[in-house]
Amino acid sequence: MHQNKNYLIVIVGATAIGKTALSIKLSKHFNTDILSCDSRQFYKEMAIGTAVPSSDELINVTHHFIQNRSIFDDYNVGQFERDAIEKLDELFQKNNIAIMVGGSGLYVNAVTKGLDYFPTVSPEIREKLNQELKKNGLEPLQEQLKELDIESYNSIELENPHRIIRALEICIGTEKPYSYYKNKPKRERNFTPILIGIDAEREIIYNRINQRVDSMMNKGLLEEAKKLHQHKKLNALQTVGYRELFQFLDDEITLDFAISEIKKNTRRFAKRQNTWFKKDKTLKWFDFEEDSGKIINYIDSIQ
RNA sequence: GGCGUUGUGGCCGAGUGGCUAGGCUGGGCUCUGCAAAAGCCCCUACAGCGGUUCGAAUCCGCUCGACGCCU
Repeated sequence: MHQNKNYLIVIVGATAIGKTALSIKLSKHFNTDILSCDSRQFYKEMAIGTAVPSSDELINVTHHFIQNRSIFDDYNVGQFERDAIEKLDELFQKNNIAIMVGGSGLYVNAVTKGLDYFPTVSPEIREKLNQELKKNGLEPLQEQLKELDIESYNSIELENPHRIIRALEICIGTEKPYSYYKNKPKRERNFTPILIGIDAEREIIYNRINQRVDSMMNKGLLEEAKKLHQHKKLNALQTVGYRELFQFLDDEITLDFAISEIKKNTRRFAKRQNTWFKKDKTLKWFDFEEDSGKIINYIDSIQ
């Protein structure tokens, strides 16, 4: 082991695959903290529906970025990148190894690879663009992007309003094209990521998801959703498990249907997660039932 | 046994002589500050066999299956 080198073990995989349990084993073995990299586990109001580690697990191992935010806060990948890097700098003072676990691909990349720097722009710009979208549809926005940033116009998926609006808000807010900021050299990381993916056959993942949704309901997900119902417009609550229950609470669908929709949408989410992680060729995959000893051996072997 | 109704892709479901309805499930994919979000692509079926026709999922006949009623 090189004494002067830091390593970040990153555990990724589809939801409900068993990342939490593995990360706790690893954290005990390497005697280090865990950073969560899950874009919904930040929110303290959403404990049941995001399958946050149990209180036992949280007592045993120090976790960061779990339930440290409120759904009323504005939070995003950029801020997470800064917070996570800051935390890692602190952790690497004492230990040359840290663990990050999570299923949010973009957030993982932000920490391991870094995002380009974009100036913050006023949220009103986005609001305005969203209103325009609602009123006149996507086409005028596409045209506007063509004017302001032809490079992005040619590379962004033009049917995707989120992407168009993000590019536009940067163009408008900074008076420079969105593409101007992209693909700049990024700040060097002072650690080496070790990426570990956990996978299982589709059917096994799906069964685990179905079971976990049932167990969330038993733990009181509906009550949690009821408390949050009045805030359903908040971004943090645009989340599988809550949305569907809000629809039930609004009398749009039955509870049974809501539950089956939660399962379905979680399955689709899991599929997308795997699509994302499969792209990373530096990632080493392990079966979800693999003995953690083997994974530890793998980690030791590349340090 | 007779009579009637019916048979559309994994499921639901429209169509009715000639431009691959649509939805759901499922699968593949995209991804730089809303990411558990947002978006894109794919799965071309008409029970079987024969006939009519330039052309049939659509009309006719038979066979098979389903359902219903009657005896």
